[in-house]
Amino acid sequence: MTCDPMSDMTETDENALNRSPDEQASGFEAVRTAHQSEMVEDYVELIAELIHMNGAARPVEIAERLGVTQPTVSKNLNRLKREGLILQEPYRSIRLTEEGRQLAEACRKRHRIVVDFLVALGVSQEVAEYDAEGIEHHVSEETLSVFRAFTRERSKS
Amino acid sequence: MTCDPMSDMTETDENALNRSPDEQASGFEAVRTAHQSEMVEDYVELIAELIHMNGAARPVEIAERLGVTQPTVSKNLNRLKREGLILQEPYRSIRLTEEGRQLAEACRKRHRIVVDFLVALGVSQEVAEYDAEGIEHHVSEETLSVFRAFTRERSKS
DNA sequence: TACAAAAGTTAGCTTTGGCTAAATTGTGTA
DNA sequence: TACACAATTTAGCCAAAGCTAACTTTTGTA
Ligand SMILES: [Mn+2]
Ligand SMILES: [Mn+2]
Ligand SMILES: [Mn+2]
Ligand SMILES: [Mn+2]
Repeated sequence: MTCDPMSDMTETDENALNRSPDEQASGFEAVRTAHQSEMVEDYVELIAELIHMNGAARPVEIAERLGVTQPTVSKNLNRLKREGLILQEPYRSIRLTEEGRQLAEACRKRHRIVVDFLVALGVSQEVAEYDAEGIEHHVSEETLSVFRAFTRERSKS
Repeated sequence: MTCDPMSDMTETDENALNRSPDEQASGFEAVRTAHQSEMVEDYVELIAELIHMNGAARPVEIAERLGVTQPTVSKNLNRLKREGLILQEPYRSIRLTEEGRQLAEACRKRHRIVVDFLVALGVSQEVAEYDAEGIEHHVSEETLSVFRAFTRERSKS
């Protein structure tokens, strides 16, 4: 045990260290899985927002609001098309399929739960929105329920 | 405005919709940036744990606990080597550099803050560990402070 | 109604992080 | 001390998601 790099151990660390390899791996696997749906989720959510705001979702605005280039958006929209989440004739603006609409709705709700929770907790509006964009993809149903309950309690005063 | 896909709008949604394109993009950009450091952070944190538990960190165990294959670990360890976070002679086990040790320490602390917070909030141990593995990479300093404060308050009773 | 500018697409490149198959090295034990 | 088996590495494949450059289509306006 030359040069132990861990100091300041707590109960939490002990618990983490006592987990089986499989149990630990399941957390990492979940993160890798989440990464595979993040792009799709953020796109449909944003497309729904743009349709709500402007009546239409155009690639140029998707690119601007995501901070990526138009060709990147064009390529990713093809994936959404393949997956049956959007409809688009070439050079025209984008519509959501019923499946896309439902996914967008679910993502928006989850996004809102996370933001409302962070704000209820004391995080500023801006940072809450900022952090939620990443956190939302890594929150299990159990945690989401706890978030909801906390926000409800906190706003009841 | 054919077929508005957003119902059930709240204050939160309004706030999100009123942001400028740049402000919205900054959140997505932060997520993309976080993705670039996740692998490195999880590896050094795990390596520190293994050294603490076993006196050594061997690729085969890193692979098992991450749920990936040995060649994947081997390749990623080369990146950690390039970045000056670990030392390893071929076919020998891994040591952390001083820089690697410090990064691991910082990651462990952040991981613990997130887990302790979720548990204090009412999430189960197992799910807290599971969700924290993803959440930890998307929590700003401000949010982390709020988490710490909440856990402190909650445990003082 | 032309035509320039804006929007969208295509082609082709890069990096990251997975994988399998196969080669190499280290080690415990007969 | 062999040598089989375990561990590690290398080579080469793939998909995702970013980019630039170049091309095509649409649109607003003179
Ligand atoms: Mn997001
Ligand atoms: Mn979102
Ligand atoms: Mn992690
Ligand atoms: Mn971690």
